[in-house]
Amino acid sequence: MGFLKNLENRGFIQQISDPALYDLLEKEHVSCYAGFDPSDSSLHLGHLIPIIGLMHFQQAGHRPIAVVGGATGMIGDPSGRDQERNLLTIDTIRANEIGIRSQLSRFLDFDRPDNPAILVNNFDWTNPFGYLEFLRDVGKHFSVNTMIAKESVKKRLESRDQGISYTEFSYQILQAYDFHHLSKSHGCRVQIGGSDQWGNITAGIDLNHRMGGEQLYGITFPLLMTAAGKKFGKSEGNAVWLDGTRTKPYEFYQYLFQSDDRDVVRFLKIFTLLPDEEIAALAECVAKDPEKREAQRRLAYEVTRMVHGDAGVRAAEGATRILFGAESIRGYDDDTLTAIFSDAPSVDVPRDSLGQGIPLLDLLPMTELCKSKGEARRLVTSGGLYINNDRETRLDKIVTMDDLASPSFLVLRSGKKTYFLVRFTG
RNA sequence: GGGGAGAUACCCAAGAGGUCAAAGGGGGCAGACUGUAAAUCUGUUGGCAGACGCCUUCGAAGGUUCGAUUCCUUCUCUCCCCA
Repeated sequence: MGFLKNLENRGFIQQISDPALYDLLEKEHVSCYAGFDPSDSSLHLGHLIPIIGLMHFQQAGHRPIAVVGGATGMIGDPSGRDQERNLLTIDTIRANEIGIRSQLSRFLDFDRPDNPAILVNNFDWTNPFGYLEFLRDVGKHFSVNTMIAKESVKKRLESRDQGISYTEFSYQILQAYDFHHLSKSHGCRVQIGGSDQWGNITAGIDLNHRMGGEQLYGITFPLLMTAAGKKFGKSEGNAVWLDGTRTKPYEFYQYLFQSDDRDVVRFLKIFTLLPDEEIAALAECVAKDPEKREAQRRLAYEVTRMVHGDAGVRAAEGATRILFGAESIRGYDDDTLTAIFSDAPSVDVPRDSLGQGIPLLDLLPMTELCKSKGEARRLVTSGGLYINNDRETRLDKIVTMDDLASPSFLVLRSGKKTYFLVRFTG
């Protein structure tokens, strides 16, 4: 099967600028770029789509170029935004670039002999431009008539109370110029991006054409929605970050593990590099034995390993076994518990108070589990409180030395998965 | 500047002198059923006690009343219409 056809079957393709690309990618090895905006210091799960897209290109012998948007990030892409952005400070952008560069560099192979990946920053070629020079050489090729017809701009022009600044309006010119520049300097012929990038990509294709360059191509990926109708990659409205300090490997693993049956196969095709046959086998598991969640487990494993490495998956799997196993947590050492519950909130309590014992109803309001004693009472009464994974329903329970899960920790849990650690110190 | 409507707990929204810690819905938190899924059902959702009860809360400050979320005055803010 052809390379692009295969990507299409795996669910990567929303739009292709020209069907001639199918053939081109069979006959030649080309360079392909994707841009990443440094509006934050970490990429998130959604960014994995273009990243894996680049990985597919590299595996097929093409050359991937990852572009950090140090210049475009200073302007702000209006695409998909219904209001003007607040400009980030230069310091923030520079700091973010560093974070994003290091994340990107983990996914691509920079040492592959024939087609090593390249990581560049558009600031390097955009910054030296003088304003007049830029207007004459680049701006001249843009028709405002066309620019205002782009979806991202049009929406904002129609909105009476939002509008769009000249700065953001100019954004598409900068990104278009990136494509032209990469075509000239690295022979890049293809740009990939999210579906909201369509306008920016085609602007680049047009610009290159006007400036006498060769035919360029663009591919966009679909916006991923879950079967439940949520944006993929958001957990309670928060992004699932690739940065392990912002989203712990365990949470990352769990997010994927909890994929809906209706979504998991689609996600396997996009987020893993597993061969089609293997995914087909996993799809059968979902159909026959959905309760085993083989596909979810595999998805979580593959993606977590890609992002957090072997140690990261092992930690996530280990924590999963303890957290979702029903057996009580007893006789552990402090270090093991700290590692497993590294992302659980905790509170320190002086050890001496344990001497005469602490009434459970007094202990709970000291944690984030309950705001008041009344709430604690309701939680315990309803059977939603667990001490070291054992349900505790006695309102008059006194917590003592004997209840500790490790020399200094007590593990509290509210409901199915909200853990809280109490550490006895001193 | 003139006229009108409104402000109630996390959100929406009822209440029009005591029976109001305040209906209903959403959301949240638990429980049951499950597969760490979806759906469904149940309980709960100001604080302290948990038996009666006590305390704080209905935009803010005053007032009338035995008693006010409900009536009066002033203030603050929001929305709508007209200039």
